[in-house]
Amino acid sequence: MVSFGGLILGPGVPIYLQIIRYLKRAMVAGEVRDGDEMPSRRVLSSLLGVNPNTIQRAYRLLEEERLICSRAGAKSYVTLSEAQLTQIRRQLLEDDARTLVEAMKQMGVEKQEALHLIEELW
Amino acid sequence: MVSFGGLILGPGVPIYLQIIRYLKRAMVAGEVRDGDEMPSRRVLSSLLGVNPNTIQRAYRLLEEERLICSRAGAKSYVTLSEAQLTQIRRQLLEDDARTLVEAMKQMGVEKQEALHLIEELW
DNA sequence: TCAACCGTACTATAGGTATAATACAGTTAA
DNA sequence: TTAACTGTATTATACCTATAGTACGGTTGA
Repeated sequence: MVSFGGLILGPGVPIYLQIIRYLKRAMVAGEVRDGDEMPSRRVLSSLLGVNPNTIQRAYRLLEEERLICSRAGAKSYVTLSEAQLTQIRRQLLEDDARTLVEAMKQMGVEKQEALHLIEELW
Repeated sequence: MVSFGGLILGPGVPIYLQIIRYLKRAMVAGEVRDGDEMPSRRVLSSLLGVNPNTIQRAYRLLEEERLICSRAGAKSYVTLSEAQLTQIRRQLLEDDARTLVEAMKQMGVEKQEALHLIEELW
């Protein structure tokens, strides 16, 4: 069963996108694998303290990305191929790194200082 | 006159927050200094292609942070002390770096790989 | 069988963001 | 002086996000 115990919702980003992002990162980390069962909409909404409709929205988008599979009445489960995993990992890593690099460059921070900052913050 | 020529608006983040973030980063970069004139609400709204009310919202928040000063009828200008600049720089750098570190850790990426990723993306 | 789940769908409400269209008074420079 | 520009305020509309409540039928296991 996929666990969302480590997900802490924050402000600024839509909840349904935070759920999707959390699941994808867990996939990249190897904590979520192909075939894993997803918690039901109602269970996860209760666990996170958000509306079931919000969970449904996240699940619907994940379904459209072919990352989970749902059928009426039965539990949903993860459908994750190696190709999908590779693509997700590459995209998430590159997006996060690129965001930081752009921010640092806009602020005129030198590469060396940026690397040192990350190193000591790790 | 403060220039917003390098600001490209993107999706996902409220426009008024993107404007504030851009100005703060330009301050950290030394491109915006204390006493600099701000473009008028109407001029900037035309330049960025957004509603004047959206610009006003950004300016009002900047005014509340004491980063700009406005009086009815006259142009607005930047009010930036050294203490403010130091605090802004520290906060922006730490927030950006912390965001990346948290993301990488959630994905199980090693520090060495993260640093190498940023280095080659620079 | 059948009760307890499950996914799915729908309407209604509320707040935040952004736009559109005005309006008014203060400042500034020709 | 006065025309042009400035900051500021208001009302209305629209979309997105999130909540609340309800409902229907399919799946599953005791």
